[in-house]
Amino acid sequence: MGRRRQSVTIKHVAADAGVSLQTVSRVINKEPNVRPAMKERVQASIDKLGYVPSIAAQRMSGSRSYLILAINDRDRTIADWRARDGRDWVDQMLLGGMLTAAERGYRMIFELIDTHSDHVERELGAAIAALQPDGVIVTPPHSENPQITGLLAENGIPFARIGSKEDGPGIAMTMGDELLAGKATDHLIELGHMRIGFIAGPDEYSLAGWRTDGWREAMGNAELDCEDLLEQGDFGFESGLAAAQALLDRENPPTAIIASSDQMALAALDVAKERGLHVPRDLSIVSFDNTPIVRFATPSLTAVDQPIARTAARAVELLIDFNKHGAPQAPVVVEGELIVRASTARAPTRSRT
Amino acid sequence: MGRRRQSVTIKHVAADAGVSLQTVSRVINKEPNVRPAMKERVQASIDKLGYVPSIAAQRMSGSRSYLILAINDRDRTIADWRARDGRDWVDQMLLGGMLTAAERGYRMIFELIDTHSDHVERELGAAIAALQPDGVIVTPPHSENPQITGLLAENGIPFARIGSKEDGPGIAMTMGDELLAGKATDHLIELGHMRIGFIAGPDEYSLAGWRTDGWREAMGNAELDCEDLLEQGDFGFESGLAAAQALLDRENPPTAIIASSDQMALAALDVAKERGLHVPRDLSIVSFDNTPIVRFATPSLTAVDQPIARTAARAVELLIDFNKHGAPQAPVVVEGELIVRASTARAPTRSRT
DNA sequence: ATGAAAGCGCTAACAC
DNA sequence: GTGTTAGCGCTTTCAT
Repeated sequence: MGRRRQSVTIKHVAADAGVSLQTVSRVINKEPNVRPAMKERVQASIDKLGYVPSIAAQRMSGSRSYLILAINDRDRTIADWRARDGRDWVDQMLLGGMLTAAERGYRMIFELIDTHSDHVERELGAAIAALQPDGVIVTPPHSENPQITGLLAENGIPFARIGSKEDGPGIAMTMGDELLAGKATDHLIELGHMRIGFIAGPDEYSLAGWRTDGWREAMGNAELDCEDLLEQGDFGFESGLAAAQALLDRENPPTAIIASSDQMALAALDVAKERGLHVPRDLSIVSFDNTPIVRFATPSLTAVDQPIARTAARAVELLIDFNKHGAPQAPVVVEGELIVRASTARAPTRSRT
Repeated sequence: MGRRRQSVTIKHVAADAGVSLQTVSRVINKEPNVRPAMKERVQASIDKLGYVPSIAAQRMSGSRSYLILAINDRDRTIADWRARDGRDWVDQMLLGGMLTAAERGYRMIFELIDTHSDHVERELGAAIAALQPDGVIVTPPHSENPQITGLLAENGIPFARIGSKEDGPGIAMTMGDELLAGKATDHLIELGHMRIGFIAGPDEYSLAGWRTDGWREAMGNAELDCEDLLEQGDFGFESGLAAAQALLDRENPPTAIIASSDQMALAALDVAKERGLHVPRDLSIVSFDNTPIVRFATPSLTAVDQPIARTAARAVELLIDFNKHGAPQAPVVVEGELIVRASTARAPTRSRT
């Protein structure tokens, strides 16, 4: 193995084209002040020799690293991965971001950081120092962790905060949670439901709150009461079970339930079945996230799709263009959509007391 | 943004510890010939300053890049990603490889390469030149593409060929397909099945052949006939439909079917249902791959699990240790297992003619 | 519009 | 054992 050096470097190209290194560098970086003829000659040599610049060398001399770093919460990501229940957040984020990055000559690196650890700064700091990424994408709950956003800001690294709309450094991005929760609620209202229960997510996630807000607002617009119709979970299956039980144990139970995560919706479905309630005849269910499994549930779940891939792609673009355009003024919204499947139907005509 | 230089470099550490750069370098790289006292002093400075070496600079000076490149087939990966049907190959490979790499101070980068393109060399060559990875993991069908393995070998880059057991450069790795197909077959034989159909995968994949071999051998060992019991698909759902139809149209149809992919098994399940055959009472089904959806099918499918994460992890280790230990002599087998679920049962007592 | 020189952060090779 | 020197491939100055 030994020293594996670059086989064809900028020097070879320069020699082949009979120009200086600088000129080649200028052509590579599409800089102005190169005569078209010269440019062509150099490009010909590049193609002929199959030259590709080394990103290590580029980074070394103070230019870009052409690396975008995407970080996710360590524990959650590993738990999802082990569970193997088809959650495809990582896939969607990776592919969405990667393909867009590739189009622009960038690469995306995926990394896990522990939110709760006291070593956040160490871990993230190490990744930054080692990789020197040109941009970082952070997802919940990292995107609202001031320790993380602060470190990034300090280091002057452009970053996108997915699932965060606060002011401050970094590009704030959301998937329109509030609006989507409203759409889901409206969908049920149109089907004649008046008692629409909502299973909220945990407070640590702002987006959980936005979803609840969207439901509340849509209910208000339709002059429907939210009283007794809200329960809170932690996005996980178990918590969904408890929340659904509580909702259906009410004196005047809901005829429809919106859960702020797929797992909680699946739990609600189980609870309904257990109680002999037919979905969607007796109870309609809408879920949030739209991970693959909800399509394979029986009945398949009407769900709010989170456009993770599109969001990651957009984040990559914004990050790459950051130097030119700077950060957008307002939070960037990459809007998801409501996908109607078989778990929602007209409200039952009379109450099942 | 401007020139974002490393905030704390080896120089700072050297100055702080009052030693030469080289000594610091030696400590970082755990080289011998550093007195314990010295080592401690330097390490203290490193910790104090929060120093982390820049991989770009390390790579520049001819040492390792600490990057492992994992490449997959472009079209297939994108198709899977778009389909969103819960296939988690990318997830499993990425996380499995990444976590192991991280333990050793390495990073894994995921990349897609087009197999069928004439530009394989260009694409892969570019990735190699830009990234200078210390190792590459290739998966089927790349792992059996001589253009790819040849290029890697030429460049002297250690690589692992997953799903390939031919001799030649690179580390050959399999998940024990033949043996696993045998296990699946034995499982059915133990349940009293004598007519066990097999839906093979496409010839382009050697592992498809190994699976067929394993079935054939197990059948032979039990002195069962394979005649009329083999159909071929392309791993996809549609092809599974056709194959299952053909198998069940036989004069003396099988009482069990093993499909060499989940999608084909799911297709067989659909065909069975359509014909009013109860699974597993009338027909047992075993699938290969064990992607998340098969657990959620009704009934949940007995499946051969492919340990992709473990394989990727092992590949990373072998690659990192390649310089020390070289390539293993024989193909490395990271064996999967048969996961028995609800789609297999005792053979029906009398034939359904 | 092009070229020459300096240096990025680090390690290999060689001194001592 | 430890320090010194040179140089990796590239992009910055700054000349011309």
